[in-house]
Amino acid sequence: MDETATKPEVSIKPEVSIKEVARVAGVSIATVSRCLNDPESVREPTRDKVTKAIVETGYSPNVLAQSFRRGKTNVIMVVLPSVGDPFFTDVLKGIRTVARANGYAIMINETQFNTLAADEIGAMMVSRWADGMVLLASLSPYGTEVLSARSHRAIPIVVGCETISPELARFPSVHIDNAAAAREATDYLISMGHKRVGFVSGEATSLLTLDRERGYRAAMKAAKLGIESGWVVQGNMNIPGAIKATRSLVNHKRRPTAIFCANDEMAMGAYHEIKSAGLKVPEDISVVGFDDTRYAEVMDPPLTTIRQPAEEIGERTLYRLCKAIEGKSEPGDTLEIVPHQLIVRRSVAKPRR
Amino acid sequence: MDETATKPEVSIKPEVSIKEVARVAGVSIATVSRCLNDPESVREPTRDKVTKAIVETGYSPNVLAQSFRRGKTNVIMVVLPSVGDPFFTDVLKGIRTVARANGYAIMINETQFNTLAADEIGAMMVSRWADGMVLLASLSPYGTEVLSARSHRAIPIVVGCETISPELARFPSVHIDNAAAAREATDYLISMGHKRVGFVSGEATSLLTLDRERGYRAAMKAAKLGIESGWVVQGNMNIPGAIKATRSLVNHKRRPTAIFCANDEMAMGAYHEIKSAGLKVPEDISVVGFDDTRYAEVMDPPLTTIRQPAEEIGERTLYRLCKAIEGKSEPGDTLEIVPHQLIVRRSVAKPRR
DNA sequence: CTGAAAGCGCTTACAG
DNA sequence: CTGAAAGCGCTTACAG
Repeated sequence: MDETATKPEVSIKPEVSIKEVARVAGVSIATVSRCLNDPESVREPTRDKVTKAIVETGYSPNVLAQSFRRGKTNVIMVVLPSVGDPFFTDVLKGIRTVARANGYAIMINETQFNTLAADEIGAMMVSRWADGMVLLASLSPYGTEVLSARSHRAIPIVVGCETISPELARFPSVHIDNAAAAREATDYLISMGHKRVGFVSGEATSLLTLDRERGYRAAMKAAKLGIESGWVVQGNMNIPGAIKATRSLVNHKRRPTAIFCANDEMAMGAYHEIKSAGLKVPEDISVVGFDDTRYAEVMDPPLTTIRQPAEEIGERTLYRLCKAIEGKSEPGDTLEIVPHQLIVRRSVAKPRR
Repeated sequence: MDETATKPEVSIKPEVSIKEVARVAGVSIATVSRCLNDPESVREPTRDKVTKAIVETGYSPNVLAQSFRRGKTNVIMVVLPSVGDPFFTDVLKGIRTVARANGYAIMINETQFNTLAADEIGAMMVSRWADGMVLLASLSPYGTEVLSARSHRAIPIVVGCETISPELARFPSVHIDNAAAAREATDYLISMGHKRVGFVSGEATSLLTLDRERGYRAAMKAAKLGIESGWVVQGNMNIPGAIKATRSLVNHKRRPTAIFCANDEMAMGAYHEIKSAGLKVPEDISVVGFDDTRYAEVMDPPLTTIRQPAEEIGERTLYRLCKAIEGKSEPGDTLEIVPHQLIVRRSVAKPRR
């Protein structure tokens, strides 16, 4: 980096374009462009002149002009409910790996269950800001409409994690079988002797949550166990929401002996509220979570939960998106179900009698 | 939305540009452009024709062309160590609020303490992908070099949270006084009677961590307390790192009665390891964290920690960046220190004697 | 109030 | 192997 020695601070050139490089090198702008994009096609001596001129001028291409000209941004937009969710952190890791390998930058967009954000996302899809989109969140009806109606403008989209709504069914998607996983978790609770199982769920706007609830209900039904009114509590999908929901469960006249939470984050809230009520996990109330985030293992007691292969979901999602962007996606296999797994730790015990 | 009734699915127009709209409306492209950007300057009947044509054609502007032409992307890049960190989730919230209010979209980029990523970031700064950048992470030496050397190309940058390295001192920055906060936390521990205080720190690449360590050492020194070799443990700034670091503290021949963790996430790891060793928080070992993330309150016991005004940091950072982008930043006040606060919960007790 | 035209910085056939 | 030229889709003085 010996060009640093030339005190580059001094020259506050507002702009150095390909033209300037061409001038300095004594070649045409086409040649400069070729040196950058297809060096092999330029003779060595010419290339050397250009390289030198690039260094001398401190040129770097205007990415905006390139994207515009090429009609490609090499940016992939990822839409998710919340970047703070540790589960999505892992999904993002997988996404990032494949993105980087394929030369894409990642643009992250949170919906935060917010309609305004959904509108922006709709606008983005229609614009050419990104080459493709990974959809990890439920869309508002508006977003869904945009996706369906203006499909002729929209960039390729792959859906991840989230169960798909009928309108979006034609988009490829990668997720676990949420209903089956929830059923498995509930079955486990039942197999441990629980007959009163509560379900702490998130916003009903999320199909994924609905699927989990469906699995829970199916398990209860199959075991011929009734679900009392008030055992299924819908809260905000965060800690305060879970605390509130758990409180109503703890105070229920027929208190559940076990609580199945729609995700690990809510399980953290549930733990807190159970303990605050002077009860113990799992002795008084067993808890099962969903996601197996990095916190599950250090919770006290360690949380029994459903593991989603988060990183793999991210990788698969992005892999398929890349294919779609390259126009190489094979039609047909739109839906890809990845395996989940019940991770048994120490948050479930047999109920006291 | 009655245009939905016209079955837009049918027409798979690959591209509809401003030209097409102009043709349909029977006006020039300049007029179409004006209708979009400065409607007042167009006569009502003309505007109506254009509006109708836009609806009819399903036109939406090519954002890439606009950005290129205007030399402005309305995108702000946020660089942070990890989106998964709950502290940054809150900072991002503040950033997002101000960004939205000012018409900017947010592009998030994780460094993950990774040099490759830092290179990409350097490239981004030099490109015109974003109008400005918020830097919430320590830069690699390379990144720092890029920032310093090619400053004449670089977009406006504001640093947040992170203490600034000498090379970056000319950039505006917003953060708490990390050393003072760490000293306050340690002083609190000392005031509770602790004489053996350990420090679980993160990677030494982070100036911020170093500042916190400095505050801890200053407090110990002021209280005339020695720091045994092995009481300051440097781990990875995550849960496994904290577990490992805490283990060595728990097994230390002169075991600390209190542990100060460089952030709340590490405190979670510390809790886990302390409990795994059959010890209790705070009876056997007191713990103090840093950040006051949303988990601090639901930890068992609730964590005593330093609160950073995360959202405010995000807001202030972005506010100043917007000013800088608009060319309105007043020089001079580059450094902005925001207040921190010690939040006393129940993870600290007097040491057993 | 509206249009014709220049130009933003690139890339890429098309000639030579 | 290299250059002149067209053109990507916009915006914006400049005329009229």
